[in-house]
Amino acid sequence: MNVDGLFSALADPTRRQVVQLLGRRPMRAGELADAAGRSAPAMSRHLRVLLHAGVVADERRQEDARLRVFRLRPEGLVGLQTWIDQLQAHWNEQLASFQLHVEGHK
Amino acid sequence: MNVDGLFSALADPTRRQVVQLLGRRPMRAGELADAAGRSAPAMSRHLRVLLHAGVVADERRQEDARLRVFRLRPEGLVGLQTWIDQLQAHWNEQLASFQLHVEGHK
DNA sequence: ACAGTCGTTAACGCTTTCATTAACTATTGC
DNA sequence: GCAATAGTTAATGAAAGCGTTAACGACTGT
Repeated sequence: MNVDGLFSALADPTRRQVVQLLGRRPMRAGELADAAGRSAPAMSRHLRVLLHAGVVADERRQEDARLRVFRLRPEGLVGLQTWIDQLQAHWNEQLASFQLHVEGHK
Repeated sequence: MNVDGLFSALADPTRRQVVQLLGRRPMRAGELADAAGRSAPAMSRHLRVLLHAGVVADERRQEDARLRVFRLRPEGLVGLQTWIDQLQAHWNEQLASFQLHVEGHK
């Protein structure tokens, strides 16, 4: 997923809570709705956003196909980490050139 | 700054662009407006959000107090990294307990 | 077949967010 | 003092986001 969808998805507090809950263990849609104190329709749309952002994955349970189990998809978060790392890299360059600037003036 | 303000601030593409631009070198408000292709008032409000989120810092130039120079404030991003790291930690616990589960069944 | 459960989709309203234009403050140079 | 420049604030409008209730589709157990 692109970085924009990733940041937008994680901008919502409820969705971040869902991500953290799923970091502990996979959960059903209804469980997540209860845990986050949101209605089922609201949670359904949050989960769709997280799915589309690549942060979570879903799976129907074979013993009861009504149940939809969601789990965290850590690969979906690499885009976030990459964004931070790139920024850090440029920041380090900036620091290095400033050091050179100081060196040249002493 | 709290995590919510941080994620909200970075949810906007223009603001992320500003952060990346400032990762390379400090810039004036007007420069940022031009570089991002936004009007001065729009950029002014974006910069206020980033300031309040702790991601950037500002400084008036002493030779011309009209000019406001913004620079990146890398400490403001640790909250983001911390959030990811905590999630990663819990994810690892989840993996570990799953390993134990498998061990117990073989 | 039918009632109950799980979850999604539709329709609606409210609130927030973002951009624009116009007006204003502060500072500089002549 | 006056015109020009840098930037912010105010007012307005359009679009997106989120929540709710109601209706719907899919599956299960009896």
